[in-house]
Amino acid sequence: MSALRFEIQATCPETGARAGLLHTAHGVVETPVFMPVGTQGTVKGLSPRELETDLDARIILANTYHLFLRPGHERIERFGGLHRFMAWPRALLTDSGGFQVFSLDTFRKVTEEGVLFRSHLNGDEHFFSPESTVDVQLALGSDIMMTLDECLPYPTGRDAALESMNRTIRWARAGYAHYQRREKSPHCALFPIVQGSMYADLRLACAEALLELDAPGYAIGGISVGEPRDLSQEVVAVTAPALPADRPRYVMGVGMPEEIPRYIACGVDMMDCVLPTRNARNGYLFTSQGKVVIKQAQYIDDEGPLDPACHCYTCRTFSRAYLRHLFQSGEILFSSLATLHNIRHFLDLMRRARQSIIGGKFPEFLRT
RNA sequence: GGACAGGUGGGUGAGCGGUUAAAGCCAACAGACUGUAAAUCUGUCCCUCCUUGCGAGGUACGAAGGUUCGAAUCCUUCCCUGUCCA
Repeated sequence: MSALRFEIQATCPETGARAGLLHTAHGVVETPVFMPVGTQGTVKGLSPRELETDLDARIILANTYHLFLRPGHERIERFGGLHRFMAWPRALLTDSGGFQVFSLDTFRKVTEEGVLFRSHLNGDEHFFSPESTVDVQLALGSDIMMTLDECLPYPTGRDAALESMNRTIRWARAGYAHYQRREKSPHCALFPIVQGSMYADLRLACAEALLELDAPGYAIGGISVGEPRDLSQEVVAVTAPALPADRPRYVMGVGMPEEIPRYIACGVDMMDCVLPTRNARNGYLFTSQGKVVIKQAQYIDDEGPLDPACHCYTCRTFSRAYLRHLFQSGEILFSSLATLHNIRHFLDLMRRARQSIIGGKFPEFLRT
């Protein structure tokens, strides 16, 4: 039994797209949804107030590995959980640390039992097992937890991918069993993660094996690891239909605004990505007219708004010239205003996608 | 008037006879960024030319002379700046 309930409101008759409601212990999430990334218990540059009031974000991410290291999951638990600690009343999804197997590959060793991490902060060793990552996420009070997985780099040979995929399946089973032992009446959900590198048959085999867990939702991981963008979409297009149609499907780590509708068309309901937040801080802004690299000299006297079609505070209030000035000056306000806008751009994109599905116009939306 | 210290590319600042068109940093310009080791990282950054190459010329380390095969680096004079003393 899961605290998570997924309700499908509309499906696109031509594509796999669907619109739904994800009922969590911390509110309703309208899908398809883009989830801003708040690795260390904060979406960099934004306050929870902005996320809630200005942006109406319903769910954000946090990270097990990073919060385990600092400030520590037990400390957060003593505070009453991560929601209270970071003053975020809405839904939280926590990644398991599986991505750090990929991104911090020089600091870890993978074994059958789990991952031995050497802290990137101080060198201390910490062992992450399928069970311990569930425990940490329970301590954080996550609404949607992820099983520990091994996120492979690209390219990975087929044999290595098969071996790793089987380990990820064993970890998912172990994590799931532990979760069911610990949570008799859960307030949260645990999603397994499909791996298999870029091999369609491995992806399908992995999905099939994970189905027996009867999880309330499934994720597709191991993409956006350096492969060509077309390949990421092919892998998702093959994998998503193999996951239960009545459960939310989550593609981890995507994507550019032009890619997102294509994932939705595959029947994907949830996505997260660091692009809007990280690129914002680096002066790369997403607009209705394409990218605006605000640091470019061409904007030095530009009196116009960042994106005339956007209604965010940044676009309503400031000129491109001023935003460029803030970036050039290294002012902290820039990060804040830029992130506010970029997240708004992504969330608006999702809202339009959702409305088009509900209104039966998703195919047209997909073409624009 | 005297004594020291010093004048280097947009800025700062190394270099103190050849491997120096001249380190590093900053600024400027451009690029990257996809479950965040990221307010990070990479490249360009005197001028001209082309067959775009660890290419060819031309300028360049306050100024002018000089020593030397060779000078940002040594010598002379001058100009300028700073500190101190009268």
